[in-house]
Amino acid sequence: MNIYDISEKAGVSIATVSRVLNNSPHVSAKTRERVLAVINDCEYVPNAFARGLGLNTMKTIGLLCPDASDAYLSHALAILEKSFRKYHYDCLLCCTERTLEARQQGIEMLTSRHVDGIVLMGSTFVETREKDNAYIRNAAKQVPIVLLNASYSCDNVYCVMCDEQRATMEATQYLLDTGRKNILYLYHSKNYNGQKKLAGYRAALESRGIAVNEQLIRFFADEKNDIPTVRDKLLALRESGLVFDAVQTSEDMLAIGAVKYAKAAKLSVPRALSVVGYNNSSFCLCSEPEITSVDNKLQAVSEQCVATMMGVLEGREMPQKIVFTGELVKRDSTL
Amino acid sequence: MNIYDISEKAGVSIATVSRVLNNSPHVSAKTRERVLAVINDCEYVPNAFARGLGLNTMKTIGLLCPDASDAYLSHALAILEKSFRKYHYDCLLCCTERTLEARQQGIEMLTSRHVDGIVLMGSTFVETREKDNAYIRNAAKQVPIVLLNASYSCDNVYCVMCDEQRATMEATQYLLDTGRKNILYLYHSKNYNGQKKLAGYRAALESRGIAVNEQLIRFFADEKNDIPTVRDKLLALRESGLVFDAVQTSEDMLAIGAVKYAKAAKLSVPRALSVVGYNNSSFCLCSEPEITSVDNKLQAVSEQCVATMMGVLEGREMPQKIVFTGELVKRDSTL
DNA sequence: TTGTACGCGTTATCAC
DNA sequence: GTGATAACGCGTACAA
Repeated sequence: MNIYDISEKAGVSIATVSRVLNNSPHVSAKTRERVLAVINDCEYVPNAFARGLGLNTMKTIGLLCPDASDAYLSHALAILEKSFRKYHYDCLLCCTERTLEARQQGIEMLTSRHVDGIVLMGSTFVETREKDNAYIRNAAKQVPIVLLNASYSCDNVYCVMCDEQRATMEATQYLLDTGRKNILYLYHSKNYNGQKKLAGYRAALESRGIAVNEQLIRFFADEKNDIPTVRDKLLALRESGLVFDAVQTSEDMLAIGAVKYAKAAKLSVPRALSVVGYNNSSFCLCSEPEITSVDNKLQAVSEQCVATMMGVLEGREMPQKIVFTGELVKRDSTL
Repeated sequence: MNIYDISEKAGVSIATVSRVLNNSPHVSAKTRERVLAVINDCEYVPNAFARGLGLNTMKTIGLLCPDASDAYLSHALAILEKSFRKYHYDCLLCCTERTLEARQQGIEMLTSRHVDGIVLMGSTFVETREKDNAYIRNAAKQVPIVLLNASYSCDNVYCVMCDEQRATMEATQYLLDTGRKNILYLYHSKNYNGQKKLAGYRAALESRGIAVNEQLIRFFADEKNDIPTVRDKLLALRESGLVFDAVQTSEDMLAIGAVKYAKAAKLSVPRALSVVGYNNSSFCLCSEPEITSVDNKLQAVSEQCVATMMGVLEGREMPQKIVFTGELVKRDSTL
């Protein structure tokens, strides 16, 4: 069943059917009614591929997501998809591996399918070495790119983010201001945001006139989802003589590990050990005690990503960088 | 840059270019090389819409997901996407609201875009009233449909699931066999799987010759993500005089609420109260104590969904129902 | 082995 | 207000 069949049944040309389909005003009410009747009768739906071929768009947004099962990213995913749908755009999902090559492939897949725009979810896409970001610049020549919670300056690339440095700094300051002297900082990523957060930690110490003890900064790479390992590593650090009365992390799951460590070491939280996480995820509420964490305004950031993308697609002038401010949500793991 | 440009530059016809593009054996090595050189040189990528129009497929699978931010579903989403990609199929994501109308719309969107198949994620899509499932039957007339962890008998509909009744039954039996007398059963959904799980609970009691106390079966509808409410409702139940020494739930988050209740009521877990969840999610590991939960084999189920879909698309005969067996993962919230 | 010509189902641009 | 017709870019019988 195609547009010719409909035109025949309705006794009009395909041009008229097309006009009715696209709400053109240049159709008499009578004709429109007749055509619509046939369309409904035949349950006719225009072929999306043919339409795409002609218009060179299928109203699709490509979502590049490092890991759809991650709590933070899956939350963003849900918000993005829902928001794009409001604008009648559908989402093509592509979960890339962490390697540069895989991302490149993901982007190529999306552009080869002629998506109207691409959202890069999270900061893992922005590499420290500028040459490794060539793939973003190349893709931006074809379609607008929006970075969710990452920063990269380039034509046709738009960034919507949370000021993670400031948010982390305020969290560290809070720990200091509640009397903590030795704050162990655990981070899981050395990418852009990872560095920003760490910079926030350092800035907080500096702001209070405290020298940074590099021994208190620890990189826990692959343990993000391995609570027992985090716990054991912390126990080992303690065994080795490292003294700390607070653990601040770049990710909630690491904070969970810190709480488990406290239990294993028979340390009371928050009396003997303060714990602060990052992302303000549900995990914080599952823990006992509930964990203080940084809310990085995922909802607002995600929705703004969609608004920015739509603005760009509609040809409006859009800011290339929008920064939200995080907020420390205080719970029972801190004084 | 289209196939004509390439054919011209290579000094061949478009048919030959097309053959090279599609790895047809009927091309001389010399010609192929020359054409490939031009293709690489021009960074030519065939137009996906035109290809779709001609072949009537863009190798796309529609994923209907009630909530991409849900821990269980987002995990399934990640596995599905990754597995489909292995077969060179891309995924169009559609997160439907819970209403029947929204689902209908979601399916219509996917079919109108001519996806090659649709995966319905979770059991919320199968309604108790047969007439409400007409939308599934109608969709199945157009494309194969695979149900992830749900059951529905219909032509062109394939189900891959976990035997949730049996898994729940075994969990309940375990509680009984460790000496629990009054098991409070908390469930959050009355859909197909919700009923199956409840049936498992009842079957377990029966198997041990114990009468079901209906007072111990409670429907906690919208509290799935509201831990404090679950806690408070349990406190109220206790206040009202209801006696129970175990809480079994249809969802891990409800179990988290039960643990929080125990703390508020100063009940030791598992000594005074056993707690069992369902889904074996990360939340179980975040809790203190860690929660015993039912592993419903999400990985295996998801991967089989993809295998089944691929089999159907390749024209192979596929079983319409595949059932995995769940497993109780014992942790510190039970004796 | 290679080339020609048509079909796929739209939308858009003209005429009338 | 309506209709004929040309793109859009590819795959593929069929012919050579």
